[in-house]
Amino acid sequence: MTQKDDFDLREFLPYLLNQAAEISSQSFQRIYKGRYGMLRAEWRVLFHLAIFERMTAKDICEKAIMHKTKVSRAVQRLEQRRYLQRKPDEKDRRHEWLTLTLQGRAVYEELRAHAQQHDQVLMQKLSTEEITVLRRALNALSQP
Amino acid sequence: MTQKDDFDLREFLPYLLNQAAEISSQSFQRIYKGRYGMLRAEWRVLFHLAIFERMTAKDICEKAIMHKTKVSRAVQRLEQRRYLQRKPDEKDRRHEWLTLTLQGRAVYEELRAHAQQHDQVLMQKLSTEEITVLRRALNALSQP
DNA sequence: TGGTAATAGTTGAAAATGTAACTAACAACC
DNA sequence: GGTTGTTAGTTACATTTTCAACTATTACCA
Repeated sequence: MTQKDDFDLREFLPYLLNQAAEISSQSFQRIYKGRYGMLRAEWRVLFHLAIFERMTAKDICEKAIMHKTKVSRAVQRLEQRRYLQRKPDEKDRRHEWLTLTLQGRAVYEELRAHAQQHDQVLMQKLSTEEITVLRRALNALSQP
Repeated sequence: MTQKDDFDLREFLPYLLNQAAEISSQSFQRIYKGRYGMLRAEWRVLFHLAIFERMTAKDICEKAIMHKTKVSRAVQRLEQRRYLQRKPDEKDRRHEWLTLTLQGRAVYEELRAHAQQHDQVLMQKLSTEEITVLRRALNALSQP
């Protein structure tokens, strides 16, 4: 198994990004999945609602760049667990406002603590300068 | 929809990485999926075989950090399309050596051209320095 | 006003993925 | 040499994801 072609996968950004994303979220996944039985889409919705307080599913789709069916099902499951509440907009009943319940917020606080701790561990693999540049670069690449 | 919490998702590396990975692979996905009907796991296996010429499924699992069932199914589909051939190891018939067919290599060459072109576009969003640091950082984060 | 188009969100079927159990071949140890 | 343990790879089943079609509500406009 010796390298033949001169094309190097480790220079191809989508590959590299995906690899890094997958590996660096594994240990966080063990928390939200193993401990809270949540899916990736679910913690994302939970975090968005915690941070922005009050959003429609559409808002979440746009902010988190998630497909509406994914958001819809994540919201359903979070509602079943009583982590969030829906309230239809009075003016336009196509919209539903979503907010976290106290219980949802409590779970968020716990997950956030884990997230921050997890981030600390990841950052130990990098220098301060690398972290700054990495964040800037990733934000740039996240613009479609 | 105003921000309340002081925790910033855009600083949480797993989130950022995933966002960047997803967005920056979209246009490449349109090629391999839309034009060749391939899945992510499949182009990865194809590329590994093109680059390393001759591997077992196990080798691919390790190099690409993919689960064996994912590799197994990707190999099946690539074989059905006659992009690769299997040949059992004479000495140890548990191993199967995988190599690309001419057709498989031709598809690789086309996809590689797209990949490189796609990478160029992505890199235009970044400075030379950012690219260097980004690659280094992503490689560091990809070590489990 | 009525009819068509657009929007928010849901649902069902098909495709893909993950998990665990499985087969087949070899290794190691007594 | 036979029993037990490992390893490479596949398969079956449950869970997720995707895609397209659907409902319900509002907007637009003649």
